[in-house]
Amino acid sequence: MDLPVSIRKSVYKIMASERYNPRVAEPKWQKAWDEAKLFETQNDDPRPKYYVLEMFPYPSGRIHMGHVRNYTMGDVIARYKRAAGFNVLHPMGWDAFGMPAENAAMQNNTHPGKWTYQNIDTMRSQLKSMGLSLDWSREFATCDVEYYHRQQELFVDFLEKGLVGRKVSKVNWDPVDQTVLANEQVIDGRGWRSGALVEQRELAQWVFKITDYAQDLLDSIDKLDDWPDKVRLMQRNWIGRSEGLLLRWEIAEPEKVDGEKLLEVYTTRPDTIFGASFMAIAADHPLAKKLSAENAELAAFCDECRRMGTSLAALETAEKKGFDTGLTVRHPFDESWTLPVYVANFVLMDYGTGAIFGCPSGDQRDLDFARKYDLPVVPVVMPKDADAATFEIGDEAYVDDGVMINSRFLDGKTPKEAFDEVASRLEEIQVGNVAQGERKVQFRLRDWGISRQRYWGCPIPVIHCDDCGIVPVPKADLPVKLPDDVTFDKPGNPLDRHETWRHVKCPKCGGDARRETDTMDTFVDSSWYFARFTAPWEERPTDPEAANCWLPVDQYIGGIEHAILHLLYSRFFTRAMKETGHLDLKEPFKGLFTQGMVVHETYKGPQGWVTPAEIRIEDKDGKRRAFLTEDGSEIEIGGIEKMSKSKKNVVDPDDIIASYGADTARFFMLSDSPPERDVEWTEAGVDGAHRFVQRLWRLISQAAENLSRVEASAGSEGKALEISRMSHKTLKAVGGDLEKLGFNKAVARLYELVNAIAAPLGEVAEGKADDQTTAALRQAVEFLVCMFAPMMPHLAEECWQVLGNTGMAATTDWPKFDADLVREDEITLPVQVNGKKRADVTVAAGASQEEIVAATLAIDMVQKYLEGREPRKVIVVPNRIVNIVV
RNA sequence: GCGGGCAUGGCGGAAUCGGUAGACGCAAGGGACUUAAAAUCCCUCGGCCUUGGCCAUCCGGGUUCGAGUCCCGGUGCCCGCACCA
Repeated sequence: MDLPVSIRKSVYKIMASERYNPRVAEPKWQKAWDEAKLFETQNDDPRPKYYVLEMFPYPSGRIHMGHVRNYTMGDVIARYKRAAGFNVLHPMGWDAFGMPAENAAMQNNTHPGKWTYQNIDTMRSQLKSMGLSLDWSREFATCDVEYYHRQQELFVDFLEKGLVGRKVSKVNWDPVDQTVLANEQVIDGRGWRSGALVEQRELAQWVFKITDYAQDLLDSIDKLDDWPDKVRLMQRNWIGRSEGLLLRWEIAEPEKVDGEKLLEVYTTRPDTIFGASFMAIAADHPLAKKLSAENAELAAFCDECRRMGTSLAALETAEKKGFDTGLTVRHPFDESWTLPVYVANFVLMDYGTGAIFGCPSGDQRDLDFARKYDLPVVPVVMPKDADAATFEIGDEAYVDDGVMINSRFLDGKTPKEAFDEVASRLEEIQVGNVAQGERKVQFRLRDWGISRQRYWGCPIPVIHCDDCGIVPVPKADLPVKLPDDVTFDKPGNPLDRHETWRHVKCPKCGGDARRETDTMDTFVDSSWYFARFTAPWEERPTDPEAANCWLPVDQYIGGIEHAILHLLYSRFFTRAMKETGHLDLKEPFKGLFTQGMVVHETYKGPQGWVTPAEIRIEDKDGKRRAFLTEDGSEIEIGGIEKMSKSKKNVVDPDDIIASYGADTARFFMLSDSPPERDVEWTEAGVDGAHRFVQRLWRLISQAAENLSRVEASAGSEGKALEISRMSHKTLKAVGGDLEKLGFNKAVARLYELVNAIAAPLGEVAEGKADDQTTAALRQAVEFLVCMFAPMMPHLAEECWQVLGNTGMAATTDWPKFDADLVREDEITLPVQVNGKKRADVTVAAGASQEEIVAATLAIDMVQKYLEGREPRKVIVVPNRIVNIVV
């Protein structure tokens, strides 16, 4: 039999009698839910709404354990919220455009669409086997014409509102693949696929004007209370706001640069203006280009700088280099003071103005540069308690707060005061027809370039006409469909070489025109899918009423890798869709949760990495060793790493579901590790989860026979009361844990409840229990099933049925705990003497301070530690502790 | 370089507001049942002395009646951004 080890094991397990058999039960219940349309959500349902969403998958081929973890968490929340009385929207779709489909098309000579939809079919059935409570009636793929049609409408609306622009910008161009590469795809200056030397090309790109919203996107982060602080911080830093001054320096020799009179720089430290000793401009700065025309040496230097720009890694160690252009500028506060202008390799053209003034004493880069080219280093800020006469700058620039020195009218001020003083004065000075200084807020955030020279993406619905310029495709002519008859035998964009597709008539003048052949970045597709789910049938991007009702997404769950781009783009899109009337809110995701990765041990044999299925682990007296199952040879156990094909440390969810069932896989994903941290997948762990599944089944199915329905009468006591207290307390705690996504804690409480009721259940079976106890146990068992139902829904149905209930666990309300039973009437407090625990004291719940003190002092152990002395102080913290100080 | 996070038994982790450190699980060891195995059940399980203590939450200080939790200083790991003016 050629089955994986795990399956062979399970066959044996499942044949054992009286065991819960997920292979029969799981498909049965999945079918039952499906036929009852339990999870198809209606928009007109009057109950309060709850929208839970997991980041939709890219249809790469098969689901992996990361998906299992992500979708399990979302499903627990969806099922819990449904039980708690909410109208829950829990949809699923496919982020289906993208490069892998084109790569597959090239390799296998298939159409990207065919490959993609096949993958979707496979993955859909895999997800269905997990028993997720998804509304499949709202499913769509972003490559569906119905979806990208609406996306094109959005684009046209954005264009009309001025939210889309054209921008000529430098891109990484791979001359072999004939495509633009993202920075991440350039490795050591070469294309990641072709290996060709990447060129910098100026290309007209479509951009979304996300920078228009920079301030708003930044401000609103403060209100995203249910987002992880980490993500909020990352977004703040990415937007990167800084306050500074545009400073216009007068060029002393305008004749050298075609009469150009001013050099504009951006600075956040105008206070250090008297420490300035040089100007530095980027190699691509207009002045550098003008000067290069006359100076071959300078031109060569600029070329070198540009080449450097491509390899990001080189920047880390790159030396600060400059080239003196011979040009000089005048100091704004001193006509006679001129400063040299350098081209420098560390100045970026696309931040600020592409030019800086260097103040070596206050900036480490500037200091390095000044030392190298022997430029003056004048300290202008010193620590508050330093002596101005002796304060000097060595190898390190002084960047902290302090007091101004060597700065004429600024001396003695703080840098903050000096900033304002310089800004105010320069705003008053006119050079030509502009002020010499202008306060300006600068953002690090760039506009979002969305043009991709690819086939498998949403076509940009625009036509280029020689006479009319850029003409949007009229909405009546949408969608611009991707042509199916394309070839992938040559590099480059198949849309460019298609015989007919790109040739169209101009919608305005009717003359010959060209279709835009760029397609949209796939991040566009995922920037509004959450809104589309609220009314995917609508023949416009959204039904605003439905969108406004369902949004924001109450709980969004996904990987931290999307902390910046996807989430920021979605926040921008929501604003842009508000601007164009498609919905009416700014923030799409109320709650965000970023789950950890699934990691696994690695195994390395003489022939390289080995999969977990090929080995067997021996654990003797705490010493773990791994052996190949094939020939028994010992192999090395490597580190614990993220599951990846390259390290072969992957476990296929299909195998696990086939051998243990979906409930076991789901439960293991929720146990032990907190959801935000990485979880290590181990066979021992899965076995443990599976044992609990079987234990629950045994406990409940056997107990069901004995737990006749007995009405609990009031005033139960003894064991019955104890059991009731335990089950109600657990109910309260688990509800609280699930609200906070504390799945691992909820799981621990379920174990505690099971441990607590196991023995009494045994007594019922032996006929030893009274009616009160039987009733309490019956309730405890039903609570238990309700509590694990969101986690292990199939097992819950099976148990619910065996307990003799009609209806399904999936439609049963979350039980309500009895506040009286949760409240203690006696409490046991730890007693400390001088901060060390020495005894316990049990008092009535309502006991006064005095009563507690009296009861505590009456304890023998306490008296022993007092040794006859009077306590100096007795601290009673209600419901917490008693501490006696002697 | 800048910014942020984390550190608790053999392991994953609990400990809600500064109040009994180690819940719960895994692994391990011992036992019961069994012809045997699996499954199941019971016991032990931070360290050191022994029936009650002492030491223990990365290291060193501090605040406090009381610190895993707060403050200062250090060490180690992880993450994000990175020549951002």
